[in-house]
Amino acid sequence: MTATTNRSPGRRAVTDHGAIERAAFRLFEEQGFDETTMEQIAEAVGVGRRTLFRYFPSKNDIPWGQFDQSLRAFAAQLADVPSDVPVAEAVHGCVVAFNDFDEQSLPQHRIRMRLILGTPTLQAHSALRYAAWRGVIEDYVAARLDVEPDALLPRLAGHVSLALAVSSYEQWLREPGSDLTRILQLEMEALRSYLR
Amino acid sequence: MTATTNRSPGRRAVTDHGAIERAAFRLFEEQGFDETTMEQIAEAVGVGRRTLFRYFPSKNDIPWGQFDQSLRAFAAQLADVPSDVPVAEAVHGCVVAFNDFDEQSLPQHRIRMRLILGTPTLQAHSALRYAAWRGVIEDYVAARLDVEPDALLPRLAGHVSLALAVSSYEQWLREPGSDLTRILQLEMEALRSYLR
DNA sequence: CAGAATAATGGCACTCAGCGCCAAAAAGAT
DNA sequence: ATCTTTTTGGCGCTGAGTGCCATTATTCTG
Repeated sequence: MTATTNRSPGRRAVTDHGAIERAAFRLFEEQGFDETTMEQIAEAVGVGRRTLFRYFPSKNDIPWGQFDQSLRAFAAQLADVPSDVPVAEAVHGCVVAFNDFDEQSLPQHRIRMRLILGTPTLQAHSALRYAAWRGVIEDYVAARLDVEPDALLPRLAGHVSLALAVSSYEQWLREPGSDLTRILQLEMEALRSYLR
Repeated sequence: MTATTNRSPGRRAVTDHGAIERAAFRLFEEQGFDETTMEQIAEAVGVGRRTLFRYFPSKNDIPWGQFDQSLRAFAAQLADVPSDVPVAEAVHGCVVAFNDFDEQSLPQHRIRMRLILGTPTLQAHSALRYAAWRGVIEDYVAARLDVEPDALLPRLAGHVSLALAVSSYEQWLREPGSDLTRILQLEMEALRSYLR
């Protein structure tokens, strides 16, 4: 009886995204993002520099981890909202849910966001990730209103939701023990009253 | 009588920002932004590559031209608004004024913004310019409300104003003959009704 | 067990942005 | 003429990112 191996053939991967992320974050904390080279990260992981670029398309992508997967969950959550909920309410509710993390993953999330929002190089790169995030909202709003995703209102909803989210993260990072969910709600109310 | 020379001593500059911008834009149009090297721009201007970096801190900064000066005008315009005008109205009015261009400079402005908003590399870099633009709004709102510039409302006002502006530009670029001022007004109304 | 097939690794060499350094060029001032 | 000031641009380096490809590790098949 042969040992049933339900693995695909080929050499086993030497590392994974998580290990690279951990090594990289440690170096980023120690020396700063711009001062850390891919060479150093590769050495810390115990892997070749070339291999790093197979796991992350760029150094700037490391702090974002598995963002693409989160986006799929985000889209799924939006799709699950009953269609009798007003669009703006559906979007805002899912934005809040998207940024609701368990108690235990909060410290890491805070480090991640502090790095992303506090490093100019990463602020710039984030624009591309933000665009993908907005795309999810645009598609949902477009579907709900039966218009094109690049029409005025879907785009506006995407941009404004992002503005609110980023603004909330900045506020959250400024106050050590604060609650992100609460701040998101607070900012929405602030926006409404600001425009009145 | 000696010829009075009220110039400062030293070698005369061989080029200027305008000339570099024109040469660069022609190349960007012809081959695309990422495909154009600083080497090529230098050659087109008839200047050393090293010199280019004295005029623009990076290749990404070329499409933005003299944005810093515009920001000073933006801040001045905000400061001129009578204090009995509601804050949100003052901000929105100045955002509209900031993006009001003469008939003749419109075609070039359209080319510039199409390049910036249509090139991922530049979208990313723009985040840094946007931050400076938001800073002007934050400072104004903070002064008007007598709070810190990094407080919740000034930040939110900055982010939301930017969201509205970028969203408007995207809409403006989509419709060939459209009026940016009108679109900005339209988006503001759309935002109010969206949040209601 | 001996290949054959498959999949990940990582070295090598290259392009390009960006920067520090510094000598040369071009101008006014004495 | 010489000194001073300012811009230029060449040189050489670092570091991100990429294409190419031989090497290595693993499963599959006869």
